[in-house]
Amino acid sequence: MNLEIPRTSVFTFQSSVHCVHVLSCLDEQRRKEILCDVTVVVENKSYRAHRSVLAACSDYFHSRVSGHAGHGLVITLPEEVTVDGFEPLLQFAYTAKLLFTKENIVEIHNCAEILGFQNLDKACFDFLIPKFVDHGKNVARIRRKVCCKAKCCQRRSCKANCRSGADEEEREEERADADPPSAVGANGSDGTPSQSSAPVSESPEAHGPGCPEEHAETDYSQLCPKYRKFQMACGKDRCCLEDCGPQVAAAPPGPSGELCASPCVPCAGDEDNGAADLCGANQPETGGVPENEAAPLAGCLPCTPESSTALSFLASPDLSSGPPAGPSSVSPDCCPVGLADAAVALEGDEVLGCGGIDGTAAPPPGPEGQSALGKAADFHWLKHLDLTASTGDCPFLRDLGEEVQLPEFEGGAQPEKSPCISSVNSGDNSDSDSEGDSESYNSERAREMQLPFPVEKISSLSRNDFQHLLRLQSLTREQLDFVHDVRRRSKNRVAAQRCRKRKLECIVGLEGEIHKLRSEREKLTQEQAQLKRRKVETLQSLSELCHKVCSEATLSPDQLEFLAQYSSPDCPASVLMSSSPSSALSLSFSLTLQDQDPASAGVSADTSPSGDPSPSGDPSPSASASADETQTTPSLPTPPHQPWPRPAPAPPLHLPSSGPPNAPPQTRTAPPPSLTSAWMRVASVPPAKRHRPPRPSPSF
DNA sequence: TCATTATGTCATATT
DNA sequence: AGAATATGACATAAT
Repeated sequence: MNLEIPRTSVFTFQSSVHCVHVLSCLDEQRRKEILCDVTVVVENKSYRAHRSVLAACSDYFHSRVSGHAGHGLVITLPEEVTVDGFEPLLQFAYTAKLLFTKENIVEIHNCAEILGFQNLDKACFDFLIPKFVDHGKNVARIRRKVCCKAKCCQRRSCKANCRSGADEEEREEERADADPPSAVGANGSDGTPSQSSAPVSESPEAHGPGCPEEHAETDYSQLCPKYRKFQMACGKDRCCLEDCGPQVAAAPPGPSGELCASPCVPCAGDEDNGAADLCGANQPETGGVPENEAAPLAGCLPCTPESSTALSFLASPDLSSGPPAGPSSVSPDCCPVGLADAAVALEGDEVLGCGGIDGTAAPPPGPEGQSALGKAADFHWLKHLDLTASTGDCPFLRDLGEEVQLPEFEGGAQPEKSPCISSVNSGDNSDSDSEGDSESYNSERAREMQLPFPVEKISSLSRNDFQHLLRLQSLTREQLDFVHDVRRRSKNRVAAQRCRKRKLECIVGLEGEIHKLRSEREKLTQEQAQLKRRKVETLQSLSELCHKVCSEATLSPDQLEFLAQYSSPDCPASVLMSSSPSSALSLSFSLTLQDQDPASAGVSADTSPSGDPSPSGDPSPSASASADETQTTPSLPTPPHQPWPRPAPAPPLHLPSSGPPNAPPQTRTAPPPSLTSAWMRVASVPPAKRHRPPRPSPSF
């Protein structure tokens, strides 16, 4: 079990999906420096952030920002705090994820201590540090655990998944035969992992994108090349759920661990909920995976393209909410405590083995290794933590609902069934009974047929081994049929389990996608509404401005004409002159002016566009785009010898064809009456005489 | 008693 | 061509 420690690990400290989502949004704002109200200076670098977020996570920041108002707060951190240590913490504050490496974990820890990241300190470092520093290799066991979708897990899936790893189980069984019964009993019942149990989590897993927090890509297609339909339906990213496993599979309550003790759990990765990963206690049940189990495990390693692993804890909500309550901010009845305890327990008592800290498990190349850790199974190690809080007190456990039942017994002396098929749930023998019946039926049949080898080998052996076995044994036709039938059904059973698991994951992934898209839609809708509001406001102000100009100016027709010559197509006056009918701007003017002079409504007149070369003012559709452009980039060129405000040209006026080159060739067919009247009031110039100076108008 | 769920098995297609 | 695998469909048992 010399698995390497993941180069980079992620400690996910989440209180809920929603929380993480909020944090994610905050982090985005931080990166964009939106609403940032504090600047943190570390060494020679500065970081913009939100004081409330920092204060919520750090005692230090809480004390520093308290009593400070305004947005100009600059906090210079002590020199002991380094960039290397601070950046991950800052990221953690915003994402609840702590990205660390073996190299910088200590630095992060130091900074966390200085800055008073209590939650992190208690729930993470207390057990991570020792793992890295003293038992580095054990850290490798830290595996990502799955998100809070534990509820999605189906209790019974564990059994299925456990059985899905029948091959390994059966191998284990074989080994178990050689192992002292006590070993099996001890591990199996109390979920006490042995050293060798570590394997379970030793393979670092990639975090599938399916997980909100994790985005490591998993090329599912490589893992399951044949799984194309779901790939099509779910998409690559979703398929990664396989890895991050909001796993569907949940172990039934009780010492189900035994069945899940598959050494490939790491790969199976499936499941993993909650602290489950943390525990891994289930693995060991088989009395520890013998060293020779390393092979299958090693086979699973490739499943983890990325070296990062994550530890996910259901944490106290205070992470993102209020300021820390100090060292004791982690209330005793909150998960963190339990987790901290768990960490300690894991560290101090190898039996609890962290091997279970698994989570992401990419489907192994040959999915055989898949085994699911059920929710309850995953947590039954908690029993050993001697938590003062009951499951009802701990949100962490409470969330699991009644599905989570700590094992009733420690000894877990399994019934007559073989370890492989022993009941996962002491309280539910029905399933095991049926399965046991099936198994026993096969065994019985095998006996009747005088099969020269254990029936378990039929499905547990690899293809080559199996064929080799058949070659060595001269079986009768009947025996061969039986053997192949058993093997086929066994394989198909496992395949069906995988298939269903993927289906569920696909569903979960699609649900996540839906949620994501809905959020996106909501965001865009809000953005759209905001833009519309701003547009209206801009039009309003522009309208008011033009109206003011029109009403205050008392210019002669000559002056108007003169002004028109120098009016920019972008300026409000020009817009008025063009009086584009279809433009929102014109409509806005119309509304504004109409309100002021209702009587003038209906006094319509064809208004030639500002750039209309035709004196007759041939109607032409106006380009709303130009109007939009006008409103967004209004320019008010000051004509020589004529101060602003200048009167806008009257709608009926027909400007000369020598319009501005860049003036849109818009001719309104139905100019806003109010605008027209207003325009005429201000500039009573015969339409035919309105001329616009030659202007560069590409729209011509 | 009925609906739902979980699981195993078979048939078939695909790799 | 045969084995392994994926998956739809169905049956069965449990809830």
